Amino acid sequence: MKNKFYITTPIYYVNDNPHIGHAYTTILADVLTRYHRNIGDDTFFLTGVDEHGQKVKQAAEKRGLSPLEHCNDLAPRFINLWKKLGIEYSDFIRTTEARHIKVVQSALQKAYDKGDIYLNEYEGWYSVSEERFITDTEKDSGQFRDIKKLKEKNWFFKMSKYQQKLIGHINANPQFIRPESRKNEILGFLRQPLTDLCISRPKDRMDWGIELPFDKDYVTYVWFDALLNYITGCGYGSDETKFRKWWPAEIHLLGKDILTTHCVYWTTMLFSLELPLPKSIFAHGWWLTGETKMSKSLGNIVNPLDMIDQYGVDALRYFLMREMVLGQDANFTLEAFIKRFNSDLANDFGNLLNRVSGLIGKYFNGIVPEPGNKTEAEIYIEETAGNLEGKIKGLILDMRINEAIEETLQLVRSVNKYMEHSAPWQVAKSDLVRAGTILYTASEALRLAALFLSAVMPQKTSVVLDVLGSLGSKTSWGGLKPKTVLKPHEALFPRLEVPK
RNA sequence: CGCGGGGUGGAGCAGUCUGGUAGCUCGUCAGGCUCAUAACCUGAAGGUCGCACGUUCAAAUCGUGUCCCCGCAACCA
Repeated sequence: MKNKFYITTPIYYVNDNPHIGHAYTTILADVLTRYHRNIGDDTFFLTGVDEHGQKVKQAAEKRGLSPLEHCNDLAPRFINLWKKLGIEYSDFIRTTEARHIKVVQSALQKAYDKGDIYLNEYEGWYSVSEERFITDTEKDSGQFRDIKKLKEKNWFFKMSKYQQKLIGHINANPQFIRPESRKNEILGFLRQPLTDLCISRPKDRMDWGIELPFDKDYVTYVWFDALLNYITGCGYGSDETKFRKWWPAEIHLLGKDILTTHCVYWTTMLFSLELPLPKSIFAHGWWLTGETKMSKSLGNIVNPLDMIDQYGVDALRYFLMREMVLGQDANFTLEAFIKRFNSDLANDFGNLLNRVSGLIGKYFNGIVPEPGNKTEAEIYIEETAGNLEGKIKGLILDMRINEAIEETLQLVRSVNKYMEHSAPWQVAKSDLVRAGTILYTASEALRLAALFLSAVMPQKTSVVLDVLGSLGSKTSWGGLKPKTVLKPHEALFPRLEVPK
């Protein structure tokens, strides 16, 4: 029986073009999905876009488009980027789709019938220019002009009702919120009594949203709209068999900014709907440039599309996965990218392929030699490679992707060392059998390294595997067949010039 | 006392939960090799782990205090 693995990214807000942050989360989800598929799990990977709300409406108006026209223009930009990044999602959801609207309305009705939704008057500071209520903190910041006190009737969700239940769930499931520091943050947040959640907007003020099934003068606002995508996407309300198969998700991936939304709002909504909670919510950190966060307003966004065109998809995926310690913030600089590219991908990994294929070409006419008797050196390489699979599995399940990659690179480095010490280019002059053993061992280790990196760099690793005639081969030692004819190839990752 | 994260050789980080010779990558210096993408390999220099006190046979790791940096404070991944 296969394990199932359902992973989600947040749905991205379409008020602007996709940037490195969106790309990062989505690549991470893709890497995890590919990894699980590689080890034989049945996988479902959901991503998509969030298309309702004030900011989308405003962005559309600015361009002289209707909100839907604006969304129809933006959604493909995400889809195209994912294609370029080699993202293999299972489904891409848009919150304006009929299937989703149906789910949102039935969920709202269900919560309403249960008595979890009620009408109340809300009073707060309203920014006329922004056309929205602002928080006290925002008011105190003094960045908003044109503000006034405003009273408005709205619908509220009884989040407070589920507070204790949620605290109990978090305590009973240590893996529920990861990393642990985030769990502590949420538990800290839950020490205060929860207030109920405002989930509506009157249509006369904001009409770009899904109408409340029990009050046609209102649309639902954000929470019941966006978060429910996770169950719409896997069949809730449309395909019961599919839904039962996939829900609950193994992982909701998200950035640390929307931690509370997912850990508190979403979970209490699920309680109200009487659905199981996701197995795990994982919040990662942010990409920083220098000291500051990469953000639209600062204009220091790295455009992932430019990176792909210049350096290749796999290099970008590699850098993002290798450089960030999951859960913490990381720095994105071109300098670090180039260093990483040259030292890991060009000098260690790509160069090893050249060494091996060059030598086999020269001394064995490009045909993989039969390995002979093993010495201690071969046994060491074989053991290192053999232990790697289990080690990587532990690290990936623990969301330590960067360490899993580093372990694999350590194998690559040890093979380079092995080559240096056993010098097959000299041995070949007197002992072809011995040289063959060395080259077989090195190629086989390289094949395994490529397999272990394939979730991160699907394109380049399949080039390596193809050269070795080993596409689709297994992760056990000996998968490389002697007598295989190596295919010619280019340099895998040509070194980059360091900009002065 | 709002909440959280961080301060480890020149740079970037791991290690801190489960005390016991301080580890990785990059950079620097010297040497080797020459199959390879001026790549690779070997060796070296460089850290009193922010600071102070405490617990202990033993502290980067535990406790207390203190200084500094950075986020968050209800929809930027």
